[in-house]
Amino acid sequence: MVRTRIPPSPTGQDIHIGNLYTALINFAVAKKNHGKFIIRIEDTDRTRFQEGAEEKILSSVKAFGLHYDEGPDIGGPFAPYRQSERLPLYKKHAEELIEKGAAYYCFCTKERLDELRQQQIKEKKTPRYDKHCLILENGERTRLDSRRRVDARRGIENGEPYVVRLNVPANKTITFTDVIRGEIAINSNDLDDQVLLKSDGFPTYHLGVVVDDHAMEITTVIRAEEWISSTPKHVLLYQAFGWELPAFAHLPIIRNPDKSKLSKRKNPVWASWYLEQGFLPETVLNYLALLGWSHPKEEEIFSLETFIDLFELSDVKPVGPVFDLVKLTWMNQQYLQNKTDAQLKKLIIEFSPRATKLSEETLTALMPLLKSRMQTLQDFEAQTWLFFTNKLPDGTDKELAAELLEKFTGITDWNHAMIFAELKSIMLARKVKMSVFYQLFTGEKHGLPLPEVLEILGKDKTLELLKLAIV
RNA sequence: GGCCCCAUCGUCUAGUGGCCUAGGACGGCAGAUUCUCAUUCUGCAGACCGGGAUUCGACUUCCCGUGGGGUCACCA
Repeated sequence: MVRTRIPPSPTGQDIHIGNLYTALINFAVAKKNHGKFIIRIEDTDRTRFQEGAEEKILSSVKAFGLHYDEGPDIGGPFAPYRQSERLPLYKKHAEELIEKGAAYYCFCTKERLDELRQQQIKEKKTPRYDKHCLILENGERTRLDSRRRVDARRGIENGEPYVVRLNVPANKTITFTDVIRGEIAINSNDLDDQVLLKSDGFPTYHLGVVVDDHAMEITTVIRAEEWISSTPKHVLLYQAFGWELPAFAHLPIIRNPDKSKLSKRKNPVWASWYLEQGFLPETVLNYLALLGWSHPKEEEIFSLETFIDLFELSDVKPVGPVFDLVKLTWMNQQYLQNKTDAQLKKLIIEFSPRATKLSEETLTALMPLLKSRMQTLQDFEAQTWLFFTNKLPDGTDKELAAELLEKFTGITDWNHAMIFAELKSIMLARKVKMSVFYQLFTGEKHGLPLPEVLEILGKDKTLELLKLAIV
């Protein structure tokens, strides 16, 4: 049984679009293999914790249609799915590591650590913990004198703050296979003695993720590329526990146009932002699917089901793609265009409650006009401005308005053909272009087809607007 | 800087030694359709980072550069 997961941290205002991408791939891999997709909240950083973030993340994931099988709000066979509720588990495992000599207690103060780091930076060395507190529980000692070892034991008994660090062995080659990149090897000398358990009793990501992925029987760890460099530490932990390694796949990081990691300074990063802007969830997912992967027949528009069907994790390209809002917009327009009138109407009403101020009939008549002219749902209000106003835009050409009033008054059969005929006659007589009428009615040089719009607006309302514009 | 990952049009990508005169999509430009705009359609411009090696033959394999990215926290 394939089991995948995403471990979001409730530290932002929503799920990051990059994490949504990771979620999509995790979801696809799980579904493709008839497995389970899980959400586990990694709320171990109480200083960055944000109230309400978890709810927001969960609701966003749902809004995009990535239904999870197990999670903090719905439970599951491995509950709880929130790390803050699993603290004893991490402590127990940290102690197990200490017994095995794979980890050790550390009482170093922040001051000493800072000093050490400054010194190393000054010497142009990579900042790294110096194993100052390393004492092996089995009685072996390293370079510590026995007095300090006794102090350490006493410190724990006295309730002094401590952390548990990973005891990285010297000069060992650590290897793991990445589904996307193949074999990756690193020398243990380049690894730091990472803190595993913090002084507040919470685990760091490294301990938490390994313990939980194993406990929750995760088979495939799919996460962003930025985790590659810490994977060897995780491998060390799996080995120390004697656990089987899951499959690893590190997805490319989505980039800003300047190629740096996608950041909120340079790009909209919160998933719900895209929804608020009037992008459809399926558009966003479709667009994301095309980052690092392509349809076998080079198709651009396809459903989530198709994606799941065709997707192969090993086909993902390891190159970090730039997020292109322009292409996303084009894609959204395609999706909107492919909707039926009824579907589009429903989407518009959900997005712009204000639309319900218009009659059902008006709304229905507007759909064919709108369909090819909307890039996002947000365009509805701008395009239909005329239907919500009581007065024409400022700077009206009064003379033109008067002429229109006169001609329109004479129309008995109010329909777009008749309306256009009158517009046409004015255009010929005055030697003006269609754009002057758009200017008059909307303040813009162009918009929804005017004759059709006026027909839908109705003769009474049209004449009323013109009259008001003249006085 | 150390370590790790990566490298095809501006962007997303196809390409797994000969099918490549390097294909598609977005965007750009030009044109057709059209009562504005949009849609739709047609066409044009536009890329294999550099150097070696392997091979009869490299976009495709290997090495070295160069460039970009990631990571070096009691954050994830």
